[in-house]
Amino acid sequence: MSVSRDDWVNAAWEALGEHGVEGVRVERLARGLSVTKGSFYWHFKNRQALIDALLDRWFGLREEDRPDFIARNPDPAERLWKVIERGITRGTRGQAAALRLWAQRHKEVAERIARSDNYRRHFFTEQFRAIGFDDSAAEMRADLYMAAITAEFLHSGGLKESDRVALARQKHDSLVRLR
Amino acid sequence: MSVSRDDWVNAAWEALGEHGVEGVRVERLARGLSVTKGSFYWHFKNRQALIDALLDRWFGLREEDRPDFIARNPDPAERLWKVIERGITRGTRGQAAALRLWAQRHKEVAERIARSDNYRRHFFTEQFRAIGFDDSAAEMRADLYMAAITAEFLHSGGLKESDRVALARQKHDSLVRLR
DNA sequence: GGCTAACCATACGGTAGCGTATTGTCCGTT
DNA sequence: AACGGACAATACGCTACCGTATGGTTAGCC
Repeated sequence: MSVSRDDWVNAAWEALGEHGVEGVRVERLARGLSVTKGSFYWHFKNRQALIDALLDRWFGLREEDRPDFIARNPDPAERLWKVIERGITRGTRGQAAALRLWAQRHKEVAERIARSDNYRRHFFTEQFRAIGFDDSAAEMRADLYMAAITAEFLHSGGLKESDRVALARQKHDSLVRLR
Repeated sequence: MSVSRDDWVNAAWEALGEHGVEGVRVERLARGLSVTKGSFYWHFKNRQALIDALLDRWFGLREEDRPDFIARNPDPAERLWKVIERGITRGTRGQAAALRLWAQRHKEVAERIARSDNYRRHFFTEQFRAIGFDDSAAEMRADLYMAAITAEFLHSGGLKESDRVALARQKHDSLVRLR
């Protein structure tokens, strides 16, 4: 059974979501993959290279960056909804928490998160403007929308995914409709 | 220089916010306290006992549980504000992220967080009702308020604390005033 | 001075982890 | 059949860490 570089990244991704960066350990992953670290050091220079791959994966996940996202979702309100819905159903809550913790002591991670958050906030603001809110109302709603999606990432209650989607939809409706 | 049990918990608290639970390590803390683990195993049975102390500390931190909180804050809107403001100025973002990550794989932690969150949501709902919203509007606003405070805990941008307080105040005002 | 409790240092055995160096096993190509 | 490249196992040295066992220091009390 041959293990690919991607298999290693996938395993590390799981470990990241369960234990955080410090829990991404070469030999532990090797045991999980039923292989020895001989394989790992064939595919990666060292542990840091694997960690870097995780960072890249995280920041390549944004729904609104996918090709044709705008074209496939002509309604600005539904664009907002698609983003938050994907955030819920993607199953990356552990990773999100791990990232935020990581950012506490790693400046590069913090900056990448900040850039990504700002971009997303800007995107949200534009959708609210397209819906018809004036600048300041759009900004405020985008802020609240950001909070909703960030909080959802971090939620740890025992709700089923479908319930979380329904609750998110309520918040979505509130923010889109409230005057 | 004698090191108290509390000194150990404080050091562990810092480590928790920087590296997560898995980063709370006896010998590392000992070095930070300029002491050896001989001291640690005098004050604690083992590492787990220290971890437990951290959990207890976290869940004893809620502003709205402090004695006379209601009496000291007669206005329900200001009660809401006090909670979120304390959340920001308390400087426990790293610990919050660590907790949420921890909860991903530790059911007891997840349940305690869920209980705490539900209680807080309930508290928020009551304040919005006291302000004058009907039941369903109060619930929805409480949900958004929860999201705002949770997201604030997890924010990692480089903003100054005073700026974050100002931004939070805007969200607060929106949620209290919007119809 | 002698006793005790509180507190800490030291030394030890054991595990887990990183990274390297070396060797082994396939499998496709020639 | 021989070879080379892709991939994995093994073995090694080193460090960090947990927990225990035991001994040392100091302060206060009698």
